[in-house]
Amino acid sequence: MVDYPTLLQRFTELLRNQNLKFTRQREAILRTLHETDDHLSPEEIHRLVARQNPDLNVGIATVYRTLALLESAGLADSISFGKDGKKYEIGLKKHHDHLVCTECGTIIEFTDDVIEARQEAIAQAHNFRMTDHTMKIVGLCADCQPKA
Amino acid sequence: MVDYPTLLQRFTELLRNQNLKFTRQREAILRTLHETDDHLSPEEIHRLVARQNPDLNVGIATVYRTLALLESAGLADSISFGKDGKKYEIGLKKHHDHLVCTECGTIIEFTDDVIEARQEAIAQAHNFRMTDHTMKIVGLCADCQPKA
DNA sequence: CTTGATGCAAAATATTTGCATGCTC
DNA sequence: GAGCATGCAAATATTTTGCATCAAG
Repeated sequence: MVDYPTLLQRFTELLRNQNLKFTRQREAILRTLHETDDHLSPEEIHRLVARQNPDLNVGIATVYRTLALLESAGLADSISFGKDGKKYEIGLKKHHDHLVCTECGTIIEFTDDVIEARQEAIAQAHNFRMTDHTMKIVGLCADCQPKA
Repeated sequence: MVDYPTLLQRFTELLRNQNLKFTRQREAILRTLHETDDHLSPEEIHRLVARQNPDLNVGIATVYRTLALLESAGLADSISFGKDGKKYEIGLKKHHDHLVCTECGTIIEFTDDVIEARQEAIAQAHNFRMTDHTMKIVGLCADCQPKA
């Protein structure tokens, strides 16, 4: 996991480069994403930020706007699972993929060098300039499998 | 690609098993998905079905209901990326993954045995019973890359 | 005939946008 | 002070649902 100071620095640089402003709302959203270190929907993020910053009165629109900003800058990633809509997590983690349990919704992250390398090779073979990739394995986690 | 008679047979079996009815609307949607052999949003599917079946007057709600039915039965798969929302394609293809161009939206399908095998191994390592998996590589396709 | 399916429109969600005001820089 | 950001509410967009009617089995 990236440490917060580093993340914050990347964020302020990004803002400066684009002549955007560093606001308490934006920082609160970034911090919440970092602290939670989990996959959150925009509404969940909004609720958490509002709870942790009762004085700010953050609007849902700002959450959407900030998430879009963070995502386009690579500081946040989104992933969507079926009906549950789009969820965000902090970016700058080591690249990883996901195992998703269809029963309980648990998300497990993993990394696999063989797959990483293979993805790069495939992108090249198709003349793609890869900017990102995601892999998702869905199934039943150990706890949710019917006992043999 | 699966041939249509086979697909249709699977569909009728599915309907029979669940005491559901075989309607012209449902068939029209299945056929459109099969003929197009591409990734379509619910609205696109609705438009195509309506155009090809002017006599049916298919409602968007029926498209959503049918897509959900097809997806849960494995006869259709959905994939979502970025702002463009969820898109559907016919199921029963050989398993494949996707390369998505973020610029023009082009979707290229590919298969890779190394990755397939690896996914299986990873699921086992986490005690997951894998029911499905998807991989998506996003980037810029050959046409959309800035010319060196 | 019986029961599920459909179309329509309304409802429920989700996301985006316009605008007056407030805050960074 | 200038200009971007915010909150709010309205506008859109996307899906789902209730219900009377229709049609498959």
